[in-house]
Amino acid sequence: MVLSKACTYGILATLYVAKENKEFVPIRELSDELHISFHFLTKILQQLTAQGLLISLKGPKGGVKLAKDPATITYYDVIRAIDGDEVFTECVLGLPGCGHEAPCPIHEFWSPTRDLLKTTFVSQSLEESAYQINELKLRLSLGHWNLEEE
Amino acid sequence: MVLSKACTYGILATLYVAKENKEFVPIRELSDELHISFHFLTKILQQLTAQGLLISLKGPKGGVKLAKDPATITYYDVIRAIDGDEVFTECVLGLPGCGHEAPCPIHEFWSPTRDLLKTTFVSQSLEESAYQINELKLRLSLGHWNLEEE
DNA sequence: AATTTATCAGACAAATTAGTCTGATTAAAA
DNA sequence: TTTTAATCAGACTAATTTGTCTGATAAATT
Ligand code: SF4
Ligand code: SF4
Repeated sequence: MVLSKACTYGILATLYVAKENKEFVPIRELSDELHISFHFLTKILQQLTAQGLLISLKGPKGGVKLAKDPATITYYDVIRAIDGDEVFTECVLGLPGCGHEAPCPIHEFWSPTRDLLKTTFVSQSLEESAYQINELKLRLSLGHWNLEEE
Repeated sequence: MVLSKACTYGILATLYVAKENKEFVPIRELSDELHISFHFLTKILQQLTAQGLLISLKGPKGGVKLAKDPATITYYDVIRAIDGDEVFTECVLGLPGCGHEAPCPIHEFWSPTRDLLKTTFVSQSLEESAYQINELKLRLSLGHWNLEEE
């Protein structure tokens, strides 16, 4: 598993917020639509607000919204806020004291892949995905396809 | 974390066995040299023998050895034997019922990366790494560099 | 001001992963 | 044939991640 569950939930939620493009989406709406546990999602989003990616408001009409223009927020930003950047920096073999001075046998063929992993997430903004979701009606939900209404 | 700890330990151990190139390396030697818990490593290697990647022998002069020519064993084989192939097939967002018919907004930019991830591990054999370890004296151990003897 | 609706804070529980331990089994060597 | 050195099998513990719950707090509406 590349990303933790908390992290994927965080991405799904920020994508939803980005595509809705309205002020303060309540977490309840997010958890309902995305089929994610409300309380768990709440904790995750609290991390994102603490990291400055989201702004939250209590009370009626409250919820969360993006702190910045979605065009300036990348997947990498969200991932780093929740999982840290270990995925993009650590050795796939978890060897300590890694570096070019004392490379492990994996380094040579792993580091290009690791770099692409980072590039992939750095180069995609929430806005781009949000646009695609709206235009192409792409799905954005856990919960099984076709099993429920709609 | 891309690979589980069990998986990275399994890779380290098979690399060690491949580079030693002698009959039946005892697990104790592996756990000592690689600084991995003996009992934990034992369980992991049992999986690998069950999957047919290793052959084991009990008793004195016993241990494990590769079941095939290391040139024909890839990282992918070891990973699949321990972690399964979910890393290479699953969605990074863990959405269910994935596929080209109902792609999620991640698919388009994630799938090339996921493919490289697979290609990376498929295209590297244990023999190649073992060769590099021996020739370039690359390190292959948890346990901190320079802190202990040698 | 009171009520309602939302996040926030943090304790708690469940599930998964990581790691430990003991004894049984097998094979080589003495 | 006895001892010794190894894996095998499986129960057990610890740590981490995931998920649940309750109450406090804040803002908007009435
Ligand atoms: S040298 Fe490369 S592959 Fe090896 S531990 Fe460091 S980052 Fe990882
Ligand atoms: S369409 Fe692609 S990115 Fe989306 S869930 Fe399936 S594999 Fe994952």
